[in-house]
Formats: sequence, C-alpha cells, structure tokens
Amino acid sequence: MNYWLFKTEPGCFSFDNLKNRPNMTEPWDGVRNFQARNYLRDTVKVGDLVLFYHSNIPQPAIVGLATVVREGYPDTTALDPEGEHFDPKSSPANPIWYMVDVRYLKEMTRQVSLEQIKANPLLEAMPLVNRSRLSIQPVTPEQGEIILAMGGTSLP
DNA sequence: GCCAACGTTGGC
DNA sequence: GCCAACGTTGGC
Repeated sequence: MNYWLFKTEPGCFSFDNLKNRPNMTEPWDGVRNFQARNYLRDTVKVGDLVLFYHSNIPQPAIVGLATVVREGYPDTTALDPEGEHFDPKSSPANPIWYMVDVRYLKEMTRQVSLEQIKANPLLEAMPLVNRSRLSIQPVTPEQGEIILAMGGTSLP
C-alpha cells in the first residue's frame, strides 16, 4: 500500500463532494500534467491511500482520506469537445491522459494545514513543500504516518 | 491581485 | 535541440 497526495481546488471538487457519496466511486479526471499523468497511469494502485488536499484557498490543508478503487484508465474528459478538459491531441487509440477512481474513506479528525507541514522538518522533503504545483504526489510511508498522527487520524 | 515557479509551445 | 515567450498553478 502506497501513500499519495492528490490536490484539488475545493471550488472545483471538494472532499465534501466525495464524503456525500460515501459508497460511490469518483473518477479523478482532468489531470493535464505529464508527471502526474505518469503516476496515475503507471504507479497508483488499487488499495493505495490518498491524502486529499485542498489547494488555492486561504488555509490549504489535507482534509481527508480516500482509497484507490480502480487503476489508471483513459481519461474520457479529454475526448469530449464540449468539456473544459478537452484535448484535441487525444483520441481513443491514443488517449494521452489517464484517470483513476477513488472512494471516500474518512475525514481527518484535524485538518493538517500546509503551514503545519512546512513547519515540520520531517516533512521538508515532500514535493508539496518545494514542488507545490505537482497535483499527484508520492508520499513515503514515513511521511504518511506522520501526517496521520498530526491529524489525529488512524487508518480505517 | 501579485508574483514566483515551472511547464508548454513554437520559432529557429 | 535550444531557448524565449507565454500560460498556469497556487501560496501569500
């Protein structure tokens, strides 16, 4: 089981959206960055734990946990000319972009803010600290466990 | 709203 | 293949 950090702008898709449909799977689509795409396509596996991060708000923070329920498959939003994630270079034969499906696990007892993460020397190697723009980030088990402890949250 | 970081595009 | 221009992200 690997840990990941998935970033989202809550105005676009929030942890509450996930929490309100606890038994549903949700596609993590719209990722349009090659490094993040590679993770989604090749490395993210069923059963991996997702630290759900809210970005672009006054208090960016890890707010909850999700789990991966389907591994990388072509992102259909890239094929929809009407959608905002349309990419004319993608096609069914050459999809370019990939997504995974996730499901709600639990809310953090306490949110773990970016400020707290930056203040913890044990977490300074996280991409979030110095490569904040990457939207799908690997998290080491050590980092993951520290964050769960900071959030007063254990694995379900 | 500003701006730094960084990714992408396209001319050469 | 280099690099300047440009666009986007996201913290502040």
